[in-house]
Amino acid sequence: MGVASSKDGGSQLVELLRGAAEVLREDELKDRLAAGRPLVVKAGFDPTAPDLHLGHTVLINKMRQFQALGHEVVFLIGDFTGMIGDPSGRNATRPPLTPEEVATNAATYQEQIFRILDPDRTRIEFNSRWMNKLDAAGVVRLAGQHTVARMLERDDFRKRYAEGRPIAIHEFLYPLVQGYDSVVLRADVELGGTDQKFNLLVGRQLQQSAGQPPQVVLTMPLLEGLDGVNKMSKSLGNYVGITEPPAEMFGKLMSVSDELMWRYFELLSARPLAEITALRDAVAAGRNPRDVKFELALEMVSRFHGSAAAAAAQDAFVRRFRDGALPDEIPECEIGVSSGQLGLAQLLRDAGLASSSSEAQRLIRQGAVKVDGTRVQDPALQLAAGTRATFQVGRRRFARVTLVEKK
RNA sequence: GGAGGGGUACCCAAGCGGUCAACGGGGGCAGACUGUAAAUCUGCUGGCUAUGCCUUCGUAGGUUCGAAUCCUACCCCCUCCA
Repeated sequence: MGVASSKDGGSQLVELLRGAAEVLREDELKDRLAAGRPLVVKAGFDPTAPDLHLGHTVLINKMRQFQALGHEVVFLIGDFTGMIGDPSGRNATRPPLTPEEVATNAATYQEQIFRILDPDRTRIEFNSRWMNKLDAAGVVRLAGQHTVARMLERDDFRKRYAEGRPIAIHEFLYPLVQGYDSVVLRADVELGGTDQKFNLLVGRQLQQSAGQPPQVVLTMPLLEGLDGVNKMSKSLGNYVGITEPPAEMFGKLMSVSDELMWRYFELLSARPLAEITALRDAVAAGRNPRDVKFELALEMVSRFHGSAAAAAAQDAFVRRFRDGALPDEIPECEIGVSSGQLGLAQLLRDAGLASSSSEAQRLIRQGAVKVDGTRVQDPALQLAAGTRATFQVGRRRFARVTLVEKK
């Protein structure tokens, strides 16, 4: 394939640096690009989290960018390192995965990353392939390439050490193994999140010891989650999964704050920076930020579901939230009534619109409940068996319920 | 092994015999407004067969008319010393 076309090293560089948190070292990257050969670009992924969200795609987008420029992208699944668990930032050790779990996760990974990456130009590797061949002597040799002092330069290790909290010896091996991966792959560039910086730098050092030119380290910032404060993560629930249905994805993206929207544009959008600047200027000049957010949501949903699905999602969003229309699909259910009638609060609970009848009562009092479009604020309201109506709680929860007499 | 500190609702964190279903903050939900599920403001934030009843403050007992608050035992966490 060869390096793509008309792009010389210089203009590639501008594209590749976009959104990057740090490049070490920029001049080395420039030199390698100038050499004109396809570079080996490596990024490692933990096999424990196969459910990718937009936060992960920041890195994958960058991989695709390299790919588009004709470089060889290695998607490295750290199935061996997974046994150790990356100590970066964490203090809890992860449970080791079984080979079956790793295989399942890897398959899911592939299915998901190829929504972004070109499968024909992506090399998938597992570091167990070479790590399992490394014997004890090899490990000792590897460990000999690094010093405790340098390990302790790493922020989280240093802190833990200073505070007297335990650091298991095998945690020191994690960066070493990751670095060794770079040696085996003869990586030209390694991509990672900013939290990976130390690990990536170890790769440089090990490569040098092995007589290779050290890889260029390019870190990408961690994407903030929907709350705009914490990093995007599944456990915090502030994420947008890339396999989520279009409507869900669209709605979640529309819920980010006006400010955060720009961050998402920068790190997630494929639009050229100049275009994003133009959008920003337009908003400053009075354009409705909502409409610009639409653009963002459209682009993301299109990427994972196609433009038709994206347009449909936008359409549904507009109807439902701007025009206040009922959603297209309202879940139906029947609820059995034994004494001829049922309290509204109990009904809302049984229909799944409220987590408890007490909660339902509060919602009723707050004016959040509508029955067939009419607001109801009487918490003691009783509904007779045979009633069939559409119930709405807040703006987003709906159910069409039929009350059935049950004997 | 020794000394001390602590375990309170989704999270953080007050309370230290009654006025405690438990201050405050975060988060969440709702309402108003709007330009969107943005921002801002306001309210709510144990459960139920519901104008009352039931359960909750690490666990199990005890004292008391009455305990998250006092006593006893146990479990767990943290800090300092060895």
